[in-house]
Amino acid sequence: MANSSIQFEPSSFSMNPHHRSPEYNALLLAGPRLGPLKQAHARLVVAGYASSLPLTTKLATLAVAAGAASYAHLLAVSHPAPDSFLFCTLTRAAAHRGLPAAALTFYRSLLTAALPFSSFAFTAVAKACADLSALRVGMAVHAHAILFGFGSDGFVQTALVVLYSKCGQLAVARKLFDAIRDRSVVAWNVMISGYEQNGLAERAIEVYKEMQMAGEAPDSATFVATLSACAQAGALDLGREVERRIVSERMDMSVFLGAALVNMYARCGLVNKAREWFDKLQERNVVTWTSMIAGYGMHGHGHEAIKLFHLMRREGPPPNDVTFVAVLSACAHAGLVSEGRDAFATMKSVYGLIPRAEHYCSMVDMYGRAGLLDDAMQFIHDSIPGEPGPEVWTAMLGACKMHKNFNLGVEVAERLIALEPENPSHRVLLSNIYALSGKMNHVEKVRNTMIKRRLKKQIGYSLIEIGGIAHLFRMGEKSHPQTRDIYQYLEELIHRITDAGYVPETDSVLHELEEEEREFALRYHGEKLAVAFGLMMSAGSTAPIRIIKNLRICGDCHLAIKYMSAVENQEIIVRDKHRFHHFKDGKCSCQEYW
DNA sequence: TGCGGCATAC
Repeated sequence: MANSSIQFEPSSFSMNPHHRSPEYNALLLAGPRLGPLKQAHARLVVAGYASSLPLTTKLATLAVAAGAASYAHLLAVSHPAPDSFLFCTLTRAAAHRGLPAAALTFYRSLLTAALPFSSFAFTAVAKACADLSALRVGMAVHAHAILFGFGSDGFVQTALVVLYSKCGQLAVARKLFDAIRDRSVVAWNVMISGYEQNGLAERAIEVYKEMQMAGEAPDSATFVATLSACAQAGALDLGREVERRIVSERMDMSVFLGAALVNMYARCGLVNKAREWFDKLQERNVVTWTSMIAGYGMHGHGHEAIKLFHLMRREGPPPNDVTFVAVLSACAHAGLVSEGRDAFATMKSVYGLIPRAEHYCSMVDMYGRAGLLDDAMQFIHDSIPGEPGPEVWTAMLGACKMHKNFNLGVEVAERLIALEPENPSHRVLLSNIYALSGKMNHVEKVRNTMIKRRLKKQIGYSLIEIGGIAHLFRMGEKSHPQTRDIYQYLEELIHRITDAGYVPETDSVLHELEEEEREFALRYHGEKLAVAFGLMMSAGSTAPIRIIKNLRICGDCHLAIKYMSAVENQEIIVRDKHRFHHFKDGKCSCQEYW
């Protein structure tokens, strides 16, 4: 924020005349480039400055910045009297440069030389461990930090919150966060983003709200992390509120903030708002473009995605591997087979990118959804090097189910189960396929195996946000305070859609595996309850009803919601695990292509 | 010389 008081610029006084020596200037001139640095090094040796500590420190730091960590290490350990500052600086430079293993090496040198520590060493080495997701080493570093008296240093504590978050230890991260006495805005930000990055968007949002309650002023990184959490949770109301603050506080629209806004709107279902922001942004990088393309893809707007991709190729930054995941997935969800095939070829021939599992997966999915099961199998055999991973077979299995190819489906499912025996979703799909082909004795067998092996399928839920509050509905949910009204509303709604021609798609009920779920059947699936609640609460309003579902929407709910959108004359938008469904006038934007 | 931020398959 603008500070109205007059202050001296500290930088104009920080020039140390000592650093103006010709040797030091030669190092600065060489910069982080290995060749020139080696020449400057040679001159230092000739001029007799080889044992000057400040010059060695600068030289070695620049070598790390040039990526030559082992050269820097050699310089440091061959110095007759290296000091703590030298190793701390190198640890930090290596961590900063994305050389975490080298950072650990410098940190060990500091330990073995029995030199004093500074908090800088701990923040740097904690970051290195975080980047490596090296929990055990990180815990040792944490112990050292406490031992050497830096346990309550705010910078060190914050770096440790990052470490535990990156290692997935959110409970530990939170405990450390709570223990920080004067939490800086950075501490709040890392806690928000720690939850968000670990898929705990609701917790991230809670921390953001706590931060507001604590009267802490957010900065642009706070908003970036919070918008990501909103995108993940589908929390549109909060996302809009954050947007309002960003605009009203005239916050600098960094490339991060811009991409976060585009992403939030796309993933909350407002793909046009996402595009408005995309067009408005001054600065767009590969992530901004990729977010927008992915946004079109998940809404089934394959042609828009391809159009934007072509525009990107003409006037945007070069697409990277993630861009191609978004492009291929967009093609798969819109049935654009030849466009997808072209993009896949371009990726390799023009951009020299090596396809990963995600790309193969999208290609198989694309052929498979389009009903080209033979092409999908051929692609698996001809284009994928080595053994295809389980993700590829999962895509293939989905296609078999979609196009009711039972023989191939059973074959693929058995292959998958052999590959990942503990993954319940493969068995759920296999039982779906048996159910669809009417082999109820086989369904029963799969179900019994799952019970015996204690494999539980993921519990589905649907969320709806009303007035900024998320209401969660599982199948047969009865804990909501308005349960009676909701069920009554749903009963009436089902009567009305039945009059309009709705016939329950009972295929979808056959794979319900848990006992307690069976008694409720399709009628009370979470998404139906959530839609009923949404319709009930929005009587008279024309704003679309927005539902977020954690799994894929089932066939019967898909059908029922189409009818609901017609009889209630209301747009209903459902985000499921894979994409958006916009229901309007009895039709869905996915055109049964999901 | 220190802690933090955006996009990805089923």
